[in-house]
Amino acid sequence: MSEALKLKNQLCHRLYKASNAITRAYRPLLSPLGLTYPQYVVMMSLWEQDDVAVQDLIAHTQIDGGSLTQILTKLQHKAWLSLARDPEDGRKRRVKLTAAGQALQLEARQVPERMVCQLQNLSVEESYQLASLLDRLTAGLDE
Amino acid sequence: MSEALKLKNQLCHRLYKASNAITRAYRPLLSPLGLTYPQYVVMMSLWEQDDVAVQDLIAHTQIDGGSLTQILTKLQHKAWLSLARDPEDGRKRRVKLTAAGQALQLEARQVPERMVCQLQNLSVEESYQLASLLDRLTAGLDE
DNA sequence: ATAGAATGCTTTGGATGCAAAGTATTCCCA
DNA sequence: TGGGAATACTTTGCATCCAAAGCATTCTAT
Repeated sequence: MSEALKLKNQLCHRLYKASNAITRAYRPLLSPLGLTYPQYVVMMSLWEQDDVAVQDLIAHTQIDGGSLTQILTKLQHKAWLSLARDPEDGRKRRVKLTAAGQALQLEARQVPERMVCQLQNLSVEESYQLASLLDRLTAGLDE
Repeated sequence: MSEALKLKNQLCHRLYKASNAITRAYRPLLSPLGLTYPQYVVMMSLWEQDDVAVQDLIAHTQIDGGSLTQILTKLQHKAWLSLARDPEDGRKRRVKLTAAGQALQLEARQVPERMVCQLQNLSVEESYQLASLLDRLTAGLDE
């Protein structure tokens, strides 16, 4: 097996491990808020833009529809958002934060700061590099 | 919210998406072999070194024990490996490839080549960079 | 020798990821 | 205008990931 093949293989595995490590690192920060990482991603998206259709959340978070439905159901049970049929188009459901859901943002504002502390192995410059490389990798795979 | 915080946030999300994209990209290549990506990782590890204890596989693949047990059970059901109590230490289980499990390596040899084709957005140099950045990221998180 | 600690796995339960099938609405065109 | 696409989700089933609890088996200190 050539060096290139070995390298790429290791790249996949590293990516796999790094992603799991990130999710794991978020857990202790989010658990006190009652959120998982994917749920946090959805809440962040809604804090940025509220009252959207499910498809907008799919586009913004890149979480697939099936998973999103279940995540939304859970967040609804926790009373952080409401789901309602869109009056203009019955196929759509509009997702809207409750007052509690909006208030949660204040509690969550320390989360990014704490994550940054754990990422200090990388400089800002390197973070940009990494983000750029990941974007190109993902773009190549999504074709 | 500062730029740095936004950046780091996006980094996490990018990593999450990239990792999912990789797993997704492997699926059509591995599915004909009857393997999932984590199962493929385990088999690769065994093709490199066979007849090892579960803990050796954990160390080499970085897959946690609970998940590994289930993956090994499935691979055993498919008759690609056998699990047996270690005669020297009854707590350990030794994992050994069957003839079919060894033969599977031949069928799998095209998988890395095909994956490389899909990763051509990155040069070899950039792949090294990415691997290095991911290593440091993961190392920082595992502390 | 022997109870208690340590080790090595396995099991369990909750939360995704993803593909594929299913349902409800709306669109569109003959 | 009626019915087959298309759209927007939801449901289902399988495979993890992960923390935490469980079980044997071996080690260790007294």
